[in-house]
Amino acid sequence: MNDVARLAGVSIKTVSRVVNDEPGVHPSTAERVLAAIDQLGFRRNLSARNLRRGSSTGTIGLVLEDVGNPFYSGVTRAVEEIARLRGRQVISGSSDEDPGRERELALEFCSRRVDGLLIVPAGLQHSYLVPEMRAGTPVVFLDRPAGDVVADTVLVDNIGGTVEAVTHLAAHGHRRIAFLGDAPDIFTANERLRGYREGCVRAGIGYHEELVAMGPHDESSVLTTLQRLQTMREPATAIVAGNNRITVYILRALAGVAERPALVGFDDFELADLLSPPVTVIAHDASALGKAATDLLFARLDGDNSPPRRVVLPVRLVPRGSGEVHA
Amino acid sequence: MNDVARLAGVSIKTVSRVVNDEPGVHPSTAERVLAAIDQLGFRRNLSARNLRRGSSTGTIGLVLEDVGNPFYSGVTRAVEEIARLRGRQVISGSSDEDPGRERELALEFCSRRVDGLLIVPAGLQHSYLVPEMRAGTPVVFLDRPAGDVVADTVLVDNIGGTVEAVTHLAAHGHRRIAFLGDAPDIFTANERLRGYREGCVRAGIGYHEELVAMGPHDESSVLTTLQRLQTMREPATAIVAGNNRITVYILRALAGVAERPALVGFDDFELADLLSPPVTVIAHDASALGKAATDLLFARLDGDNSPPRRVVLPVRLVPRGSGEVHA
DNA sequence: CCGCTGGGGGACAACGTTGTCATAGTGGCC
DNA sequence: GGCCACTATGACAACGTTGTCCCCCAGCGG
Repeated sequence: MNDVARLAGVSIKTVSRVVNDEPGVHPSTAERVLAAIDQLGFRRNLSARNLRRGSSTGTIGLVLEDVGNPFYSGVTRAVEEIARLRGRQVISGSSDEDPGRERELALEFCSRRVDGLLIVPAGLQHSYLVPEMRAGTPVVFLDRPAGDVVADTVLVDNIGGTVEAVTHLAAHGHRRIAFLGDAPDIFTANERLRGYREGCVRAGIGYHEELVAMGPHDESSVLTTLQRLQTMREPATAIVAGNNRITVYILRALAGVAERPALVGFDDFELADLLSPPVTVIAHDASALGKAATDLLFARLDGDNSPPRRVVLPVRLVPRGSGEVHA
Repeated sequence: MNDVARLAGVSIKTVSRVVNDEPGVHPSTAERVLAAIDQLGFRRNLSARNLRRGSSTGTIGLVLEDVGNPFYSGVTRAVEEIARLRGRQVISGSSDEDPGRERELALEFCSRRVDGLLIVPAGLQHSYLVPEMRAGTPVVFLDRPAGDVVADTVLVDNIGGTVEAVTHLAAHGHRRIAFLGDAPDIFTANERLRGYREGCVRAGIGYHEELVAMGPHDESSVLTTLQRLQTMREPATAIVAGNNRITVYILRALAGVAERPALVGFDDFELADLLSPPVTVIAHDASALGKAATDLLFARLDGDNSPPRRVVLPVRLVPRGSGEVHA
């Protein structure tokens, strides 16, 4: 800006006026300034501007588990969309389920003075955010709740979803329904397990420990588990998969197998309807989750001071075939 | 920092020293300062720091078409990964194929003084970036080349890929091979069309306009096109799909159809191997693309001044079944 | 001719940091 | 005791902006 001012033969304040379309600059002067700006390729430094004006940085921070996962990239897309409507940029990072990394990212974003923070928690401790929250930075947790702070949270109905899955399978005559879930220290995995258990009890088929296999899972652990489930005294005739990755592992393991158990997966995924048989899922909308969380964040930014809210989004069972196999 | 200094009874410079682990502060003083920092929840303002030090902002900008698309979210993930290793945050945004939006995002990122820019071009004009590039901001284009500037670019071998697809189908006896591509003003779509044409010529089956349908496509346009292709005098017996979305549209349109044409899709996608028949694709690696581009960007940041490079990443045909149907 | 008005423009401080340099005190050595 | 070296600390400017306040001067009315 200094250089522009020198080249145009005016003070930097006048350049500032031109750049900001402020009134009170003679057209001929403005023209000289614009020419200088063009010639020098000047671009206003937003950081300096925000610093001086004490205004918001126009950014929001997004910490999620893995942008590469279609579920989270759907969330990201929705967040971006709304942020854009409100004139904000999104800075994002993946924690890979590492609490340390989550914290590092969140605090880094705070150092950059983001206007707000959206976090898919990896860990259970979030008191590190208390100073920021007290300082007025709104924080919304999504997909999973915060560990040890009370804050806005947007979840999906994990328990209701698995209850429904089990109920659905039981209605088709299954009494030996297995559950393959993610690592039990992950909130959603644990909730879904609870839903599974409740569903079993409600259906009157009882909860049997030997039908449950919590993760972390990979392709081979799923394969082993399935073998165990099918060779036990009373084999499982149906499976509830705890998330989209596990569903896919199961599908791979079952590829080419003649006698397939019924299957209901948590999380919808592309092409589920084109497989044979098409896969019945508990669907919930990544973009709805992102939207709800971002809306909440902006409500806070708009001055909403009401007590922290917990929003639970509904899920719905989408019957496609794999879950409608009779026992 | 001012408040911290006041509370600790020292000058702000001393606080700065403590925050930056600079030597020459008495342990007892440092302790007082740390206590004050803790009590006030102070967090250093990175913008101000970077402004003062004239150092990099530690961010890189990523403009892509749509984070929600698994291909681009794979790219994003790879970019993030490498940026992280080099201590940078990623700011990203989706252009939705809108050149105006692409420009807006890129310039916004420049205003934020990103250290470098990664762009999946939506438009054909990128001279708006010339001032930035001259000012030393490295820019790498990925997936598609820049319109009217010479710059680093990382592409995949679109032509080679479709040539291979056609050759593969012709080797299985097909002589009526159709091509469904994206809108022809999209670079990759156009290249793939060229590859298709060249493949036809090389295979000695000739290029026939009526077998080509360029987009933009949606589910219904694909359906109509397929009907046309199958009811013409000499029906198409094989199809090359120009990208992953189109492949999926075709799969949906063909669901339940008995007499299926052979199919090779450009872009691999999850579960392609579990469909029946499994889908033969031209695969290329999103994360390799992201990694190559980011590596190139960092090489520039490390001072590499060699002339702009154009990297073309290989693709490979993955036969799975849908492309090995004999005519 | 004087004073007032208002448009056009500039000087300066400040945002939150950090780099540079100065200074006060302390202890050791001749 | 005087001087030096060294440690601990602070004052101040500057990064690139913008908000505040002030000034100059032309034009106009009396």
